[in-house]
Amino acid sequence: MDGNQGDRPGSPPEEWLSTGDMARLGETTLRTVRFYEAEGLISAQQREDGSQRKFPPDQLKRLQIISDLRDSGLSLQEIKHLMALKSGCASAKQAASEMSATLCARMAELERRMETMQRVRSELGSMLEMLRTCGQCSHPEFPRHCSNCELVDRSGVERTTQLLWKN
Amino acid sequence: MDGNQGDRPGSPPEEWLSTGDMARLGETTLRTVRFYEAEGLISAQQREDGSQRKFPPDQLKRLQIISDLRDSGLSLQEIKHLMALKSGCASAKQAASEMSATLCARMAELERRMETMQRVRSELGSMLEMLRTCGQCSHPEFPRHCSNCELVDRSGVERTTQLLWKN
DNA sequence: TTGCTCCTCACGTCACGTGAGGTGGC
DNA sequence: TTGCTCCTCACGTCACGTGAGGTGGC
Repeated sequence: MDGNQGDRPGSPPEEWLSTGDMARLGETTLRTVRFYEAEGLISAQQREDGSQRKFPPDQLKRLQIISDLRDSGLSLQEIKHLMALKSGCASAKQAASEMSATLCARMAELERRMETMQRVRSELGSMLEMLRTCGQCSHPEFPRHCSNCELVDRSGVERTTQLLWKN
Repeated sequence: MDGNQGDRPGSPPEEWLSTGDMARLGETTLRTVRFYEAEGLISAQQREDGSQRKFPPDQLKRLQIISDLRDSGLSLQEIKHLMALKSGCASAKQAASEMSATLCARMAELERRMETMQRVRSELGSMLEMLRTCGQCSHPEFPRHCSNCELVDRSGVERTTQLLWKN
């Protein structure tokens, strides 16, 4: 974290980030940092074979954005494509139109995924609620009785709970 | 879709679903249906080698829930574990406590992912907004001028836009 | 010398995708 | 015969995970 604090006082701070710095600050792994660099998604300083990677500080932000886009469901191919899109276009008009089209499609997928996740979250939420009642239960015929338990009424029970508990 | 409509009138409808039915209705692929069956996540009727799979209708719901949980970031291992958890417990108390603990952890991860996705969605949203202005642009020095374009002011531009457009 | 952090192969893993080649009923 | 849907291998892919074995400065 403070690997850069050992600089001689007064000297300009060495801003380069090591692979480990990138991994820690970017909340990812060493492997991923090296993999992204090999794939050209982030770039380090020129170096000889086997020597350590040194990343300019702006590459950390890059890494974080790429991580966020990955978490949002974009593949590395799509991310590469988006990052290269503008420079492959002849005019702002064309670039803006291609970029918009791609982003709209991704947005639509992203929203579908978010709706699914909201549904799952809500279902897991009410399942957790129900489990507080089940935690008090001492019915002797434990697993068998659950499927027709009247305390936790079947009518209000969602699909996920049905699958993971009430069968 | 209506593969079951050819039944002799009056006979009880054949409710079995084919692999193709499962894939279509579950909005997934033939490969995934077969893969999940092989993994024991869904189950088909007994059959001889090479004959067609026939799924009871309740397995479709199962397939859909598994898909949703996958989309929400759970691995097949975790899903299997959750589905088997209750039957491996001796009491409702124990089962409820173990299930709650697992679900809470998954919920926390799910919410972190959703927050990331919300941020990305909002950033892509304002980028799309900005691109409507860029679509009108006919500046001669197209890609080079973008980085210090005053119409689309740099101050209000988020990280993703910075990465994909303003550099 | 020990500990820490970095390095490069290189094989492993997870959740399927993708042909190739074959079957069965209208 | 053609078309459609199903089947089983079996190799491919994507995005890393996971050792094994080695280096360099405090």
